[in-house]
Amino acid sequence: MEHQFTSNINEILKKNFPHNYEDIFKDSYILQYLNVKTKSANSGSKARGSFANLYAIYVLVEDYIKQGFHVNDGYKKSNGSQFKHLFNRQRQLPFGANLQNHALNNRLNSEFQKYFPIQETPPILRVSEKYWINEDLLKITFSHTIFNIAESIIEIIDQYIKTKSNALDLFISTCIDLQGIDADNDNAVRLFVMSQLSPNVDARLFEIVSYAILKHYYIDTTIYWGYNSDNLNEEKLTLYKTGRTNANDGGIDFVMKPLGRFFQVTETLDFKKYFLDIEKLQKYPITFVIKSEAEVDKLHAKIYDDALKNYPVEAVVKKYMECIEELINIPILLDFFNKSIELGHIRSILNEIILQSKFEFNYEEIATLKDV
DNA sequence: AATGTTGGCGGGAGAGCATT
DNA sequence: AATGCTCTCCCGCCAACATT
Repeated sequence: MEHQFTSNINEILKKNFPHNYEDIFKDSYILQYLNVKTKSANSGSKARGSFANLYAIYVLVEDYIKQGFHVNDGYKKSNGSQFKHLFNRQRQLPFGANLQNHALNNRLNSEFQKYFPIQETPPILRVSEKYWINEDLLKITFSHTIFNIAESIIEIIDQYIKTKSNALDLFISTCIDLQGIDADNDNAVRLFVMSQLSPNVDARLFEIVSYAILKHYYIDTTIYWGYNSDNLNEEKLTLYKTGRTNANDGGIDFVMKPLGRFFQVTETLDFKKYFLDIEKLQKYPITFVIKSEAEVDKLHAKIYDDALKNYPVEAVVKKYMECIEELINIPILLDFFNKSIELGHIRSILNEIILQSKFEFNYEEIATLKDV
């Protein structure tokens, strides 16, 4: 099996075993397994990373190297590694904070067995609380020489972690680069922000960029309100982001003061989840920001048809549609963005994107873990 | 549209240990 | 002796995404 990350694996092997790297790969079940498990390197940022099983190998091999067994004999007679230590270590690794015990206890071994039924000894050996990596899998004998691939394994998984982090890192570092460029080069900023407004962009990034644009679009509108007509308050329309995208399941994404409008960013047109109990309640009107380039009329029609399917009663469908205060698609966002640029907001929009991204993705944390 | 894969949650069971 | 706590191990369920 060949995929995008395979070339990274080959390069690392070539560097460590310049003359035999092809044969070593062919003879090593672990390397072939790593190749299979790193397939998601070229998928989108939401794709599962398979970190659990990779990290089970990682923490065991890391401990193996730490004890010097990649250059010394005696591993099989050693004490191996302590469960607790391995478990905690995998949780320290990037993306590993919530990993369970599955991989160490059972899932890696059973999956390995599935891929390589001929290999009768599993990769992880254990005797109550003590764990060993199957050392035979780390030593590849070729033309009377033993090659230990322990360090290569660590390098490959490290490289994989970097690749998986890159999508976000790249986004944030591009933002910061743009922050530093000359004021007369606003066009680069404009192009970058526009490139984030497309249907295949990560949903969280789309939400952040949408927020930055809408916030700066509305800020120039002033509202006059009061309890009697002689005494009016003057207030600018302000958009608030109500929390982290990820921690906001089912919640409302943005709220506008003082009008109290609710905004919900969504990729799909399946709004059922927002209107489930529409028959019982008069729902609060919501403005939908939709990650789609389809025309607003078409989006409306689609929602109407879906509503008809779910609620054959016309009065209910009508109520359903009344809940939709406004639909904002990608072309509208682009239009708002261009108007904000004319009013000189482009730099504040970029700064807002950086601020929200750092918050959303725990950027400082990612940066420190990257070098582990 | 149906099926497969992966990660995360939670619970049960049993062992070992400490406390009452 | 009874009770409770923590750790280890295993299992099933489910949501989210990928693959077919």
